[in-house]
Amino acid sequence: MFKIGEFSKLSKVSVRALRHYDRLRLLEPADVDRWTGYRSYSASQLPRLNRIVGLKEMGFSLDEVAALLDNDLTVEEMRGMLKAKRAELNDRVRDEKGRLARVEARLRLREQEGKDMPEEVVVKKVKTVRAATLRDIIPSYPEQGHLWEELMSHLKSHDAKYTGPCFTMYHDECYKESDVDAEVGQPVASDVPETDRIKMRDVPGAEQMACLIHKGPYDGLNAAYQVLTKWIDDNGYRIVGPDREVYLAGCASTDDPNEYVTEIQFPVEKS
Amino acid sequence: MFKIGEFSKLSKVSVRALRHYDRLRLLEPADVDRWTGYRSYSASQLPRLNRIVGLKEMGFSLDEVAALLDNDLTVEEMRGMLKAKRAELNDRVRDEKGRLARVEARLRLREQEGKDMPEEVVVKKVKTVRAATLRDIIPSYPEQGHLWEELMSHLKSHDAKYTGPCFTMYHDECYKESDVDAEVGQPVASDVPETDRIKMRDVPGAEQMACLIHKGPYDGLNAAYQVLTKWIDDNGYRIVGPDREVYLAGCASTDDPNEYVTEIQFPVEKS
DNA sequence: ATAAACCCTCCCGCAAGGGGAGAGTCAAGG
DNA sequence: CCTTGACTCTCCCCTTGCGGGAGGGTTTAT
Repeated sequence: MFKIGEFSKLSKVSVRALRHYDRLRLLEPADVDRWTGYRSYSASQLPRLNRIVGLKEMGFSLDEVAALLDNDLTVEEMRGMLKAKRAELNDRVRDEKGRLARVEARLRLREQEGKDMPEEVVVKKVKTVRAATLRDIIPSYPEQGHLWEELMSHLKSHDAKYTGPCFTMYHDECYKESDVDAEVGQPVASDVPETDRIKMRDVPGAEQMACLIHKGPYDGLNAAYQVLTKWIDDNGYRIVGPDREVYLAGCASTDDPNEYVTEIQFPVEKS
Repeated sequence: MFKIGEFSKLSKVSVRALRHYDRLRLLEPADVDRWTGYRSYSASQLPRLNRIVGLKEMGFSLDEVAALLDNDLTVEEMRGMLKAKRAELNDRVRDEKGRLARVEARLRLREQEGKDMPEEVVVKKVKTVRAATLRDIIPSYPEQGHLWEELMSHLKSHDAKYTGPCFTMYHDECYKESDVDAEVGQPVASDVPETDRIKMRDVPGAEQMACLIHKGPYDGLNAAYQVLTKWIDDNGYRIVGPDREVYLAGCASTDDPNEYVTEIQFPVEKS
């Protein structure tokens, strides 16, 4: 029989951890002195403790370890838990590798460009949204003002309530200098009457949307697009649908173009 | 200006997280109503929030994110933090892969053997220890009784205090059926006089010692050795020195050989 | 006017122990 | 016999990044 300190030295498990396992009823001392509360462990408890340590190092939580040790489960259940843990560990490895890829992409970008790059890409989920939209071919990207006027005057005349920022989707498969297939939209609380040009529709969301916020006048958007598409490539994603610009702060909320805030969104998947 | 709920929807960051970042002074609202305490965020705060999210997804803690955002550090410092994080992530990937390897080795073992295998291998650090030892060539593994008698009678006659369990080291490079080079030892509190056969020495520890506890009579040790050496191989380790048996509970503490507890230790390195 | 939907500030919980306070125990040396 | 130092005990707070909920105020739409 060993005192807790001796047992700790034998097993290389800290005294605190041993007391912790005692409280969790994971490894209770062979004997506890009624008067002093001193714990006594026997050498024959070392196998159990080693099992605990081994399972813990495989990534099992103490709760799982308790389940594995106490409920005498069948070989099949054991296999099941091992396989589940394997799947979990595979996921974790993938996640860590993803983080690593992000850090490395950032380092590479820093070496190539040498500049500070205050812009950040995030991948997030975007929900489907009900919006009034107007789709048309426009001569070039910046020339969408008349579409907005047409859409907004229609909405205003029907007293629509906005439920989110307005946006433009670009439906062309690839970059075009002219004859751009653009769709401007404004999420609304309830449907407004349609016209031959303005339609109500559910603009589909995406599980993974790579997003980049751009602050400043719209002539800086081109650079932002390049940063974002390069990021998507560098981080092992692939564009799987039409992109959109979301006007988080535009001419409706500020007069100073330097204060414009626009988010570029590309639906992506890991490739 | 957006209320916290709207800002949460725009950024896909939970209201609770936003409040959390506020308290950590990581992202304070553009304005807080003096009377109601309501937070107001502006669209131009989205880039900062996105930077927070992006850095967090690279694995930085919120403290580190704060450091990266607020102390306007030089490009060199930035590179340094990125490289440090890369190293950390590499370590984590390695660790997770190690866990995965353990789980898979266990699954494989389960399929091959089909039995329950209550024995657990752990890798731990073992310290150098001052001990009285006696080294000799013995005819076979089990025949070390006379060495123990010689050593123990010497120690007893000098009234030595034991500071740990006794052990045997096996110095042969490989397995031998006969003429085994064995060294029996007992850690003591202070040196005892040496003889021509009994010496005081520092028995070296090891950073990584693969250990397996065996409970029961000594004739079961062979099977334990096989389990342990197979584990060492399966988990990508390599034996780098002489192994030892540590007698945690032997004939001195119990009369029943079924209660004997012995630990087999092999110094190893990752290969 | 009132109900639904937001918003606020505490406070507790999580995993696996670490750190430390305050107090009791044990073994050896003088 | 007494003291001293090394152990041991329990209890409580701390860590990360929020989530859940209580209890109460505000806005907004009907």
